[in-house]
Amino acid sequence: MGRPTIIDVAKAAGVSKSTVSLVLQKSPVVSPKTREDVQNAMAALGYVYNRAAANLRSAQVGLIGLVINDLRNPFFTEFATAVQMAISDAGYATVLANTDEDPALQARTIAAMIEHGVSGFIISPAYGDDAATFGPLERAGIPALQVLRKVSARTDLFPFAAPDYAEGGRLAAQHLLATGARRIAFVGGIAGRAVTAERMQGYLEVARAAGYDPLVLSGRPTRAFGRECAQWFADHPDYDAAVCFNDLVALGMVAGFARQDRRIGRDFRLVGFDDIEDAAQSYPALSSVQCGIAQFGQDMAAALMAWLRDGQRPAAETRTPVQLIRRQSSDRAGPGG
Amino acid sequence: MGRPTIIDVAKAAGVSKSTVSLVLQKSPVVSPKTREDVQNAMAALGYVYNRAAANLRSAQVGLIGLVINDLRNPFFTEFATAVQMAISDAGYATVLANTDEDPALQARTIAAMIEHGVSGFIISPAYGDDAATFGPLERAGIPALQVLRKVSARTDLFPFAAPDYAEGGRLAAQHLLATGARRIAFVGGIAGRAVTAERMQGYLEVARAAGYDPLVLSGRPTRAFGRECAQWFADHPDYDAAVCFNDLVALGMVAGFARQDRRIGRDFRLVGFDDIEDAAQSYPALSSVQCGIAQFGQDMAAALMAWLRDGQRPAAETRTPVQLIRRQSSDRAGPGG
DNA sequence: CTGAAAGCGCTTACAG
DNA sequence: CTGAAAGCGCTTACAG
Repeated sequence: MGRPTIIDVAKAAGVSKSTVSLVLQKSPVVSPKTREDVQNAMAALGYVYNRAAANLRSAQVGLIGLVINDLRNPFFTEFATAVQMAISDAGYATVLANTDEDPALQARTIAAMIEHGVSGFIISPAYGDDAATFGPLERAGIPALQVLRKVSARTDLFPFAAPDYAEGGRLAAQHLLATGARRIAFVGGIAGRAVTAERMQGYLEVARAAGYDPLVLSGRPTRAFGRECAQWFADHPDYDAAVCFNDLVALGMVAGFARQDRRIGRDFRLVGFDDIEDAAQSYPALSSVQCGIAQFGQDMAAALMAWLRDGQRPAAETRTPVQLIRRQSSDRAGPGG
Repeated sequence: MGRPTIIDVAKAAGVSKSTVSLVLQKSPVVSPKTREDVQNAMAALGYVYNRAAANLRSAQVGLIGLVINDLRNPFFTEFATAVQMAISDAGYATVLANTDEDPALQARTIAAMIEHGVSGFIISPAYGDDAATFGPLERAGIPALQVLRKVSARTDLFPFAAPDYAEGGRLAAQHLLATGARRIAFVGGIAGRAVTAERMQGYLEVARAAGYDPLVLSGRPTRAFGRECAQWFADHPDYDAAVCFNDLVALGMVAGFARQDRRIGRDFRLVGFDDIEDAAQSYPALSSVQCGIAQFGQDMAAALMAWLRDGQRPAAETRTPVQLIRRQSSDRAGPGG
């Protein structure tokens, strides 16, 4: 006969289904005795609340969609877990999905969430076909934040927030210059993407001001790419420093340099980006641009909650401050110094 | 007036709501002209399908709950993404949640998913109060797999599957012995947990057979703990090898050793566990016990699908094969050799 | 091929 | 404090 319903519970407890519903909602209006009878009946029957049915009548589902382009990257993992916890504290449930940088999968995922009645979205989008993703969101009129990457230009509809990448890149490049680097490269990041451009921008300014042509090694934001690049630098000793697109690339370079004679920190200075947990744990410890990603996640959750509850749509574009964390990898004295 | 419903669409298209429903279900019975009228009306009104309402009548929700104890650990991240993709290919949607090793959060998360009508679960559980988590699952009668960790003893209800950790530990310890290690330690893993015991077991056998007391440095499965332990080994040069609880600990040790005179691979041999992506990228590259976690994730997804669709409950306990991957960290010749 | 009616499991006024 | 009725947005037989 399938799962028991409130009608079954009502029969077993000898009350009406309205009364069962009131017990379910913890209404103070039900007498303790009745409440207990109903609860016993529910336990005896193995009653399971059907939230979909309840929501049908009473609007709000209390579900937030959290859609992430690459959950295997620790930067995004940390962001996602921070958001999820903040949302949980606010009394909402999170539906988390990884789109693996696939815009088609992202569009399918979001369409499914919309149909399931998700109340709001926080999206770190994959690059690619944005109409397939943001079109349905616009039509459904569901509040959605795009974070970390701006893919839809309609920030009036989909407010955008991200750390101030450009400032981070500037801090990194200037720091390397100040500690005596003569020739700096920029390593990693897919060419043509906004995030890459922003993180690179400060470096380009510094290189131009120093009077040499910038050198950019574009590539995937992975350890593997960083390792490859370390090999390249072995053959180009005129470079003595690099700003990396992210910490994964930088950590790959650390691993790659470990097999060469040149030592990171002493002979070659390196700054990463994101300040993921591993940055402080590597040897030499990696200097990095800290984006305060956990705090950023909490802020995004709070912003979406305010939008949902009080109708306060966030500003079209928000940039949050970043900070350079200096560690051994960019320290003239080098490891142990 | 809130979101348009099929009634609004029906009015706009000049048909009955049944016809709209048939169009929604792509029924071949509707004439092309009518279908087009209805679709135009839906587009004009910005109609959004309400899946919750549909499911109310027609049972299956097509949602799988994927509940993970620590999504920040790359081993679990890789597992989760593999499962999610396999489930997506099977035409189901995944609801992914991170419980951050908190059994209370896990219980709340799963209860919420049950109420939302999730059809089945794959759970890598947090240690702790299992009644709060598995009680509601049992009452609801929803198929649920526990994977990677056995927390509920009721494997008849909640089939358990994991890589053969004990065999992996044995392979690692025997490999170190065979390559000439004289005194081996076991590093990392919380004491008292089943996974720790299993991964340690082979090591204990080898140590006993070699005639020395086993040395176990228990601790959190993190890079930070591995780094600490590297310091300890600096003061205890009689040890020349270690099996680590997982790759994070081992990579922490690699970083810790990098600042000492002793070299991993040459003076000290190291084997990790899980073979996460970073293992191959570190320097020296890390030997590790490969659990084939992506394949394992696909298998778990397939097992749950078979259970849901054909009622085939998996065996109470499944162990999947593991494999030792030999790299520089346990190679006598050492890095570069 | 299309329409009128009942029902999915709840909640929500409204009586009593 | 409790019950009878209507309704949430769909699907599902069943007529026509």
